[in-house]
Amino acid sequence: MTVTLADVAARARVSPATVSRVLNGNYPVAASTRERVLRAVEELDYVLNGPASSLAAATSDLVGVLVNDIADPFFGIMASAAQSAIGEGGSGRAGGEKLAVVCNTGGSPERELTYLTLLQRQRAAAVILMGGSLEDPEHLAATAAKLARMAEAGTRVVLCGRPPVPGDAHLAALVFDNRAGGRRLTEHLLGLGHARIGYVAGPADRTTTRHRLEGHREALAAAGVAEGPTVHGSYDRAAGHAAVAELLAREPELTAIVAANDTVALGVCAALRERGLSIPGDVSVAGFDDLPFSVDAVPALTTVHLPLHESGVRAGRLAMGTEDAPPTGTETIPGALVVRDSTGAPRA
Amino acid sequence: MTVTLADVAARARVSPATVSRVLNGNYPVAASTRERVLRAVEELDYVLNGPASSLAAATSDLVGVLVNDIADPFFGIMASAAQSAIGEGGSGRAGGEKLAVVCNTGGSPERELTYLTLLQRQRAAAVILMGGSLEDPEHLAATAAKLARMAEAGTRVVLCGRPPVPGDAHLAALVFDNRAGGRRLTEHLLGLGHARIGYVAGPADRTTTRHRLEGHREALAAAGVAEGPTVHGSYDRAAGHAAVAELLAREPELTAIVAANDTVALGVCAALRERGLSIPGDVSVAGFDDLPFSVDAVPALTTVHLPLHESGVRAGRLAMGTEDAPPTGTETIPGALVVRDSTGAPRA
DNA sequence: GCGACGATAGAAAGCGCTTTCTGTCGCAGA
DNA sequence: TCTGCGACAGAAAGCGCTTTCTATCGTCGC
Repeated sequence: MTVTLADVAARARVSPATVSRVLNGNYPVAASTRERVLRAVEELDYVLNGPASSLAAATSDLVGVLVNDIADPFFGIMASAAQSAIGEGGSGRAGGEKLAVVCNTGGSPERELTYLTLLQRQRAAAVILMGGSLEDPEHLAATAAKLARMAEAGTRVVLCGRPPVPGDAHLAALVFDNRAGGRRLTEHLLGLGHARIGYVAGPADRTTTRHRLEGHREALAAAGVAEGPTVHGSYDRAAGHAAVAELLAREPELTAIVAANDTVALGVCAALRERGLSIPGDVSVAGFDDLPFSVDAVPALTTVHLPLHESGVRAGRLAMGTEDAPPTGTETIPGALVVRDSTGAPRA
Repeated sequence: MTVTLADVAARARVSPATVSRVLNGNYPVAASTRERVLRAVEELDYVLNGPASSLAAATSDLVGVLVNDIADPFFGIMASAAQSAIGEGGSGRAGGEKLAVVCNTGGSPERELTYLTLLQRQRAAAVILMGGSLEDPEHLAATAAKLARMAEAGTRVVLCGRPPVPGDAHLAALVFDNRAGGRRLTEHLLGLGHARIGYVAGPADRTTTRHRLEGHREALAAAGVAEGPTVHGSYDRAAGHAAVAELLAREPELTAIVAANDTVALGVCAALRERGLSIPGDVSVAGFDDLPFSVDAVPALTTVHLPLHESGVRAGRLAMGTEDAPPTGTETIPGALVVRDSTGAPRA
């Protein structure tokens, strides 16, 4: 039926062992023999049986990349970068590259766990978890335990944009300094003279949401400015759009709005415009992440630039073992304030 | 070392065969036995060995989703939709769901083939190819041959947003009517009175690019209007931004620009603004796809709406076998013209 | 009360590869 | 000329699961 390694061996008049060695290239094989085998592979159009190979070798070429929302460019960019780093990373076993696969958890803890189990089943070579996680203690513990078990079984685990919890402490982690970014953004607004600042936060109980919000509050506290209204929502445009009405209802004198991220900021801008408010004339708006479209937005978005691509690449390299993990395990990646046109001094 | 099925069997005082049957739930097992086994699984924290399972059963739970650019929401939305349909689709073998994994080809034919081989190695249950392909005859033939072989080996193959080539004729395919969409868009512009229309196309030799462009030309021809300048580039914002200068150089009297897609359109708008041209006052701009950000763009983009989410879901169901393939194999999905603020009548 | 049948469960033969353990052969060194 | 070693290749033992083929047992029909 299907062509097996034994068929190739027969055709090349060598033993299956030799064929395997040629294919995996990790054992000396005479050039002439190698060529004979390769020719047979070619002629028979042989494709290695992955499961059989993984079973015998007790590892696979799979690298899992878990993201919260694949339709969000924030994750798309990081995942894409990681995937290219993994591909470039040279050959895995079986003469091939690693198969980087991205799994969309939709931010659901259950799906995250399901995917981890599936990857564990497949004896994945590595797994990268991207993006903040839910801060539910039970979930965190379950995930940490599973990751620990996978790591123990030889799977390399990398966190990217996700802070390690105590149980994860030994894993390689790249974390964005969301708190400092949030602080800087608000300081910028404060510096312009804003004193009534609304905040559209992401889903409560998410690490990213909390850190950004904390940074915001730190800046406010340091400046002795009272906190404005805050509303929580998802990380999409609709959330930003919907939040404006509530923010304005709670604080009609608002002169600035900080959004959970750039996508949310876009929704905020749209809602503001619908109400006839100009940006930044009437209300300044700031985002976070600096996604590709942010520079083209009208007005161009003031935001915090995160090196998404670079981080994704590094995560990929860490997963491949091409790059050493940061000494302490965790590395904090700073964001850079990017001031554009969507923020300005409040009207006197 | 690791817990195996035999360990579970020993603990539950049954044979390995019974444990397997409990886990796969496709054979009658007495309730009491089943429960004993399940308890042992629980206590031992057993995780099925995927490769071993796939090897013995000759199939796996993997479903591959190939996309051209994972960082592009166009693909993100479809992939996400497909993935959820696949997840919802109930249990695969081994009491688990299918593992939908998305693979980023970056539009490269080589990587596409590499991923297909890897998926073939893994004996994937299904594979979905999303997005247009390169129109290189050699590549097309190689891909078609590989897909045919995979289909023959039991892998379900689905095309989504990608026209089947002769060799693919038997595969289930969902294809967007890019030609009609392109035609309608240009008809809209023509109807407004535009007669000098520039076109920013995607990469040449891509099916999507060609079909959209052909639709554009059809409309022009039908109206007896001369074709304006066309420039080719990638499907990103930078391409749109860069194209404007050339378009304007070749036809200074331009009153409208059609972009390859919404992302490109955004770049076009930005470049136009930088030159002090107003939209649609000086130049009308139209996109394609209707991505989420398009409605928030300023001005809101006139575009062709493609049911990305719905198509992704259907592709997922086709891959799961939950939904029947269209009778002829290929189904054409129409796009809907959405007129917003970025197009208007040209200045007299 | 006997043979038969349905419901369960076990035995065992692989699935297709990797890899350790053994050779075999040719040649350098003594 | 003989020993020893390096280079290469084969034999064979699994890897951990699925599944067919069998065996057992309680029960039902007559």
